[in-house]
Amino acid sequence: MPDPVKQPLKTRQRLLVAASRIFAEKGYQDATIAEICEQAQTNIASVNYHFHDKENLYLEAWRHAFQEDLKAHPSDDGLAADTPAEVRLAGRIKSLIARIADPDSHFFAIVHREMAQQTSLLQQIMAQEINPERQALNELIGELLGPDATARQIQFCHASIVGQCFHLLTVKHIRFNEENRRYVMDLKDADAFADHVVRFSLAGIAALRDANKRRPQA
Amino acid sequence: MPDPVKQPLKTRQRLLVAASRIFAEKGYQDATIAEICEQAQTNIASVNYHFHDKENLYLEAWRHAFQEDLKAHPSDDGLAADTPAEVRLAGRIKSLIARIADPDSHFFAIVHREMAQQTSLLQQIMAQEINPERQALNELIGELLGPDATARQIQFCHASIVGQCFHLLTVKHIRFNEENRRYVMDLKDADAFADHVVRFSLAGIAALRDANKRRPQA
DNA sequence: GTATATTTCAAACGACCATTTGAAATCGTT
DNA sequence: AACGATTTCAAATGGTCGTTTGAAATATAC
Repeated sequence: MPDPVKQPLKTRQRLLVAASRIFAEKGYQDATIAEICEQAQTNIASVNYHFHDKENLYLEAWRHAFQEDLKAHPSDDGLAADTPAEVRLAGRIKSLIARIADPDSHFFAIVHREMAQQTSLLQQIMAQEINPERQALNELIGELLGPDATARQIQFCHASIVGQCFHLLTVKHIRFNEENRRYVMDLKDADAFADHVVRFSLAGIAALRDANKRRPQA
Repeated sequence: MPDPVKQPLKTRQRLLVAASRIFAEKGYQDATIAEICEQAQTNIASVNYHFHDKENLYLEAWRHAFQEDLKAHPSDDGLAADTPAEVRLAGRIKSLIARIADPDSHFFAIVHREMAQQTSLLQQIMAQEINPERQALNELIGELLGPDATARQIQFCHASIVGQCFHLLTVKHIRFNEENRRYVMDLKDADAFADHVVRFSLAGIAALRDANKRRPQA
């Protein structure tokens, strides 16, 4: 029996790692099996052997990324129920941003790409996987908005928060240079940005709640 | 001389229209020349004849979309300088969201896709084209944040606002169905959402400004 | 140690698609 | 009407890339 310690990683595993990285980087079409296999240091035929075809490798890589990301950045569901809603919202936002900003986390990069696609390979699965998180966030928002909140207000606030977080994905790769100044949203800034999003969003929600109180059913 | 009225649209023009639509829908790789030409009701060779190759057609279609979108939704730069900053910000946000939400506006759909790409065909041109808008928005934000605002605060608020707006792009195509309820951000809601983004963002900015006043150079 | 199953690999295959070609059709001008 | 220029088109070409194949290598079991 070969020493399982000496062998760094099984081929199947190496393929998953390489695939999730490259699919996140280039998208389904632009990523070539040749490139993935080169990164994984294996032959192109191994994709067929271990995953049947490219599409299946894509799905498995996406699942793999989902699990790895959660392992690296567990969502802070462990908070006591009596924790103030503001704190719980902050926890959720920070966890989300951590998973988005970490260059080694690929799940949301793939999700982001898929969401832009009209006909997406992952759409049904994605909805199932992400809905619980969405639901929880919506309940928190409803709690913060108060009893007069309408469903649409909750929906809009959700979009506001998630939109801010996801924007990191698009901004990660971009470098604007105006004259000699550079606009760089560095990844080290992710934490600071998360704090900002928390404050910004809590203020936005509070304003809506106050307006509701002044004239309910707005 | 043929009656230019009877002839609906020149081939070159039809190609631009079809291309910007399909490129926005599927991205550069997934869009095939065959499909574009079918939509434009012309032969595939006409792409070579009118645009040399696919990449050039892509660039021209993108430019075309930019102009068309601005024609349909002029950015409200015409506001008097003494208009309150809040109103000017609202104008900018609404114009941006209109261009993003309109299903016949394709410029930002293409931009969005390109931003997600690590190595992008449009990156340099895009920066030039978009920087002015970014600059103007940043100045408005700085004005609203007050004299104690740091560059980073402005940067973060910019990201918050643009992030909210761009989120519409990803949400346009998505249909979540939990049980039998559907989560649909309909395009008719775009206006309402724009109003929401304005209120939400003004509240966020105001909160930061007040905090700065309380303890400057935070 | 031998046999069976699993995994790897180089090479070939085939589909898809951007691009080219050269001829036909159409247009613009005189 | 006739000529040259522009535009269209069907078909061919060539490259990329996902997939397959069958044999070699390696691991596993007896």
